[in-house]
Amino acid sequence: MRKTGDLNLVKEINKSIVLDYIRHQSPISRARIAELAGLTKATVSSLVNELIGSRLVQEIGAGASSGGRKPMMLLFNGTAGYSIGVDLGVDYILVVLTDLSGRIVFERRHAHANTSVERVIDALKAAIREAADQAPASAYGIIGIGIGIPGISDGQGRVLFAPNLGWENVPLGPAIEEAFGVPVVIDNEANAGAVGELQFGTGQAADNLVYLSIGSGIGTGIVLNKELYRGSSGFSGEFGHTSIELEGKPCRCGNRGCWELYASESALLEEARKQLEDRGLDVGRLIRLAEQGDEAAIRLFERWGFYLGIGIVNIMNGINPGLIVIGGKLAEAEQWLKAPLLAAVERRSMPYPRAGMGLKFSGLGARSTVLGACSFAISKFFASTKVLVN
Amino acid sequence: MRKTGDLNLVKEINKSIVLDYIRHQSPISRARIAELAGLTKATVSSLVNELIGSRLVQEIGAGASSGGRKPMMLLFNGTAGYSIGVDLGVDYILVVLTDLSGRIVFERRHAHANTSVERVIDALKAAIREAADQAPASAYGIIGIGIGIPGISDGQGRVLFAPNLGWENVPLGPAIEEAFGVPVVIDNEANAGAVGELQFGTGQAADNLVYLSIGSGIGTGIVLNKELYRGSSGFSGEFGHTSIELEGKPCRCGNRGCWELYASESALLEEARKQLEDRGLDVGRLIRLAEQGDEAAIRLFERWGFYLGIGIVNIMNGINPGLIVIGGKLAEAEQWLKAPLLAAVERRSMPYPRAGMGLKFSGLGARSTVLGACSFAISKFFASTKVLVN
DNA sequence: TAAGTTTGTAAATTGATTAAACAAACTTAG
DNA sequence: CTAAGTTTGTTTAATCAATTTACAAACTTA
Repeated sequence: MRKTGDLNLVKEINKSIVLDYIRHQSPISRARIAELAGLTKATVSSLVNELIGSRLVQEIGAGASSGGRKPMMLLFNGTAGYSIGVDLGVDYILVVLTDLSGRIVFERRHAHANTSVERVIDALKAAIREAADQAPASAYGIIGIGIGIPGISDGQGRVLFAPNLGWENVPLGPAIEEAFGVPVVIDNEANAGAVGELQFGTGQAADNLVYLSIGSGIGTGIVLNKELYRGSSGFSGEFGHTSIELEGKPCRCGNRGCWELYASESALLEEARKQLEDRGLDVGRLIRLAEQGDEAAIRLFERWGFYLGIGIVNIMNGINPGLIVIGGKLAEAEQWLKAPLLAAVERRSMPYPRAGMGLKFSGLGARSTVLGACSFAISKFFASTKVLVN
Repeated sequence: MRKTGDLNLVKEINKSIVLDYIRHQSPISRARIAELAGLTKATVSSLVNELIGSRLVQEIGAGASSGGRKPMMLLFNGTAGYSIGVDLGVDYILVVLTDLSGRIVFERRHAHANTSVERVIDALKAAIREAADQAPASAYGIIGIGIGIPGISDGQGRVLFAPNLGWENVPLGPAIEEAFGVPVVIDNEANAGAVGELQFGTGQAADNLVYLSIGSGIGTGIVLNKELYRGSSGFSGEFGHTSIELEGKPCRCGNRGCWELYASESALLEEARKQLEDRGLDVGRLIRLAEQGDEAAIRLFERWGFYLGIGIVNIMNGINPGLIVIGGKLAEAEQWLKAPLLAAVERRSMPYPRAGMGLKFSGLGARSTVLGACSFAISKFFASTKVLVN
């Protein structure tokens, strides 16, 4: 049964248009919204007044006149509610509390040992509880919780498969939902990162973007037409497991020559530890070596940039997103990676689509995923007609 | 200025829901539509009567009763208008005339020499004129023309770049539009093929599909959420130019080891001609050799299937469409390709997403592109509110 | 000070959906 | 063969969000 049209739908559409203008172009007046949106002043006035009634919008006083009555300026009331975002890593839990504008109010990173599913869920609950307790009093309170996981989930909050956690078929969403009594959204960590960059980071102007989460593997989050693309089986896309070497190294996924075997952080470190004969080497140390002018370290970054470039060209040619955002710990090494990466891309991509393409390092750094998780919760809050109808 | 909600929008939405039921589930009664769509009987009745008024729907008499008054069955009137689809190849022009249901009424394949842009456009006009003259009298006449081209176009009907035709910046759409006075849609041949399969072929049940057009190169058309994905610069995606061999053969696109250098028809023929020492060899001949049990020919197909499989696994892992449709001349070789292809896919893909994936050879064969082109024209006709409002 | 602008609200109108009622057409149980 | 119940499709009145038109208030500018 497809969604049919009725007066409620009309109002919902228009109210969300009006709210979007106030969210993204504030301070703004009723008259200006009417002009921009193509609605009449009367309609906008009525909808704005309802939004004020539901505490999502505030009047902040008169603005400058342009030759007539002064406009009453409107502001989105970000503090009408709070959202909790969680980035569940293999050995850490990063939690933030944000208001409805995505402004971070509280942030905490916990270590976790991943001894059992129950322990992790308990740790998650404690971390979420701590964040929730920091939320100031507000009209709607905690409106939802978003969680980014290193694995895949179905649409109902169940973690289907998270190899690096050793999880299979864990009903994480329902567990958290039951504990806190608010809607919970679970999605892949790279998907969350992509949405984080779209809403609050480097990708705010983009329609289509691919977010690369580079760590022990390479995860990809794909946003098309401003919407997260989740793929047909919830398994939205893993460019990390596309082969760039026909008969390359075998990968645990069954394929050979997967991109992440060459361009992930783990791949870099493995090679670096071998070459530099240092078994405890990490990326920070490698960066310091490069800064000191160590030739071998610099060559390693150059090689890594090259491998990254290969896969990025494949993504550019394959789905031509307007923007590719490189995220994760990698952003720290931007200085050493950028030049060889751009060189590889330049050398191997077609001039035409490249011209319209952006390639940027994440501005949100390690926060892309948590902020994306918050955005899931906030979007769900606004989508649940609760606020927008009546 | 975003599209706002008003009464027209509501009606447009509901009318198109009703029309879709009649198009895809006919014969169907008003009462049944109301039940399925979640609209009231009164609303459906009113909308259906307007659709009958605009000649898009017909009553075909009473159906079987289920214990009450007999329902009046409704049928989509496919012959209320006709659409022309064109597949412009490097050396041929394939034209079809279809009714609004996509039923082919007339079809003709012409050869063309590609001596100059003007000559080709003249040949196109003549071919279209011939098809248009075959259209029976109807309520709306020729409602539009769709053209699939071996290149990329902007949204305004301009051919930006078609290397194999030697075209750059040709205003094909406006030229045809001026000559025939109906809307013209131009898009890439693989994009058209993808839409053809979605609307009339193997992909009718799919939400997401990738269509592979395998010829001298490999073109890909991507459909996501039932909509053609056009990419950020109109350059919607060319998986043919993703590298599957890091330091493989150089490609004219600037990259190395592009998939189409291994898995295109040209790549097969090049290798086959070398191995079999037959410079005039074509695919038909190779198939016949394989049918006669020629070991070398069979091995060539096996190798080709393997290369195809590599790229298909990359697409599966990269964007996880629900369905991949293999199209073009290739379908003829299905018998020899299928086994090695499936073996490669089976061996190298992850069990989880593979389970939900379909991999099929085109049912429309060489007609995917023309029918997709027709579908462009038909969709544009229905989208132009002309029919749906008032 | 008067004229013109701009903002935001109010009142009347429009039009599509819905809910409720109903007539017509049909099946089925007795 | 009749009466009761079902199903279909239309009619009528009510609802409600947007629009159109009008207008008062607040402001700038000549």
